[in-house]
Amino acid sequence: MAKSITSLNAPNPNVSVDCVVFGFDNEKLKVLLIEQRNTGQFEAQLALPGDLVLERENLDEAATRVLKQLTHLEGIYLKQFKTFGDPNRVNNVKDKEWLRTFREDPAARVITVAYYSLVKLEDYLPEAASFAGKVIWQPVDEIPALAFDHNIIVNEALKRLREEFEFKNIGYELLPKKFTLSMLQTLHEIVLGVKLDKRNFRKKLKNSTTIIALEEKQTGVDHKPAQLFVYQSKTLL
Amino acid sequence: MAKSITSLNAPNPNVSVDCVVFGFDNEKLKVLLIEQRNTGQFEAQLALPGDLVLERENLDEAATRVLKQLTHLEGIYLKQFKTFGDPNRVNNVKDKEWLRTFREDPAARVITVAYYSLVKLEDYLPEAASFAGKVIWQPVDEIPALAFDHNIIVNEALKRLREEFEFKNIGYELLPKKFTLSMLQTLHEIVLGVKLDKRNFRKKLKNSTTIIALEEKQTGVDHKPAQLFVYQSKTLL
DNA sequence: CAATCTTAGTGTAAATAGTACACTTAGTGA
DNA sequence: TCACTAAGTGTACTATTTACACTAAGATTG
Repeated sequence: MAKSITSLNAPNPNVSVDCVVFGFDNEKLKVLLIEQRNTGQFEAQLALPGDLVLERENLDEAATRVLKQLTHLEGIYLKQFKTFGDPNRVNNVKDKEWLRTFREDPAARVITVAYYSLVKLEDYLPEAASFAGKVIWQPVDEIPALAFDHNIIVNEALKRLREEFEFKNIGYELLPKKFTLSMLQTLHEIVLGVKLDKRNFRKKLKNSTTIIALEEKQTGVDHKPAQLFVYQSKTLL
Repeated sequence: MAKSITSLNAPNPNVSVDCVVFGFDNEKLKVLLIEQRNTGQFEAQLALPGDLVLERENLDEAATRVLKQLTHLEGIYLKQFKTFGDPNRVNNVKDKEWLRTFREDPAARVITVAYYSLVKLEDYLPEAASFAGKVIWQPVDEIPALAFDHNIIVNEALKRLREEFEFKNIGYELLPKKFTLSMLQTLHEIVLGVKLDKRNFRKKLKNSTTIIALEEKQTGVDHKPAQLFVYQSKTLL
């Protein structure tokens, strides 16, 4: 049963945070998953990066900490989107021993506050070496059965991501600092699941002050190189 | 400190739900508040209806139960919108004794999952008699200092309500079953804080299949009576 | 070095949606 | 019957969205 909280820094046994980290490699939208430590008896299961909330941190701080600890990612777009609290959401974990590595009672109920974040996959890949075998970028259309209710959480995050994409300009977070208009268009097409017209897409961007053209052009492609752009946050203007 | 959970139905000491219930009386947008039981030493404080989540219920069930127990409201639009987890959010309660009426440790940390809901104030008023002195409908522009971080929660709910109003047709939930187009327009004007053009507002509604005109007209007004409409949910079509 | 391949980049016409704006009508009450 | 109040209605103008096809720049190959 739940243990007494004797120290202010003891983990709160009832609340966790989970992060759905989206990345884009110009072809597919991917989600960062971690492999749970396999204690031997059961096949390994994948899960979202997450951890219990500590007694003295708020939810945003917990999510930021988890992301840093498990993936070394810092300073990225991170947004709380929904809290999941079904009493049975723990049941889907095959290896209860694994749960015991961070919770006293593996059957205890845990409510999780879910966040989603967006990273530039390109920027992240060089660093990924240090997590070899632990961190996996999985295309969103090929997600296997995950631990807990994490499949549900990923689906909800996707739904929310699409909503945000339709109304706000958060796409830039998934692209490298310097990007082409085709990359931006492909990203929108993949996230929203639609085909867009090149000229209309560009026309709409002309009325936006959030992207600025560089003098620079794309290199290393075997066709006409495209102009590069950077994102200029509105809050800086 | 937190007590052990010895029964499956024991309250979970770490998670609560709070409901921001919006109502509209054709003049002002209001929020339902309850008066905390005054234990004498401190002035009474108002708070949102809320309670700890029980061990065997999920979050939506908890919110539904709380709303029913504290306000007798059932079967209404109820939507989770944000979870609040600042470690200090309990500090703003003046009367710690009052906290003890439902929590063992009044200083313990509680994370709350906030919901908002919309009710037809008209329908609700007759029932309100049974809660005299406990339930208060407060205009959103005259909210006093509330317990916990409930002022922050109300503000976030308002923000979210406005967002939903701009994109979805949820306004009908705040109106009586039979409403006039002027009532619907006034509601939009008050929630969004803007003045709308009568003809343009009606023109847009013509392209919507969600409201249908009745044969019936308004009664009891000292001017030309308006036609009445009802909302026809899209999911029923 | 000419031909070919690939993606970049560009404009216009038609349809749709949004905005601004003022008078007549139906009922109540004095 | 006159005055008051809110209901109800149309048109011209502007802005936004949609559909659609060719030329340009660089890389590769024979």
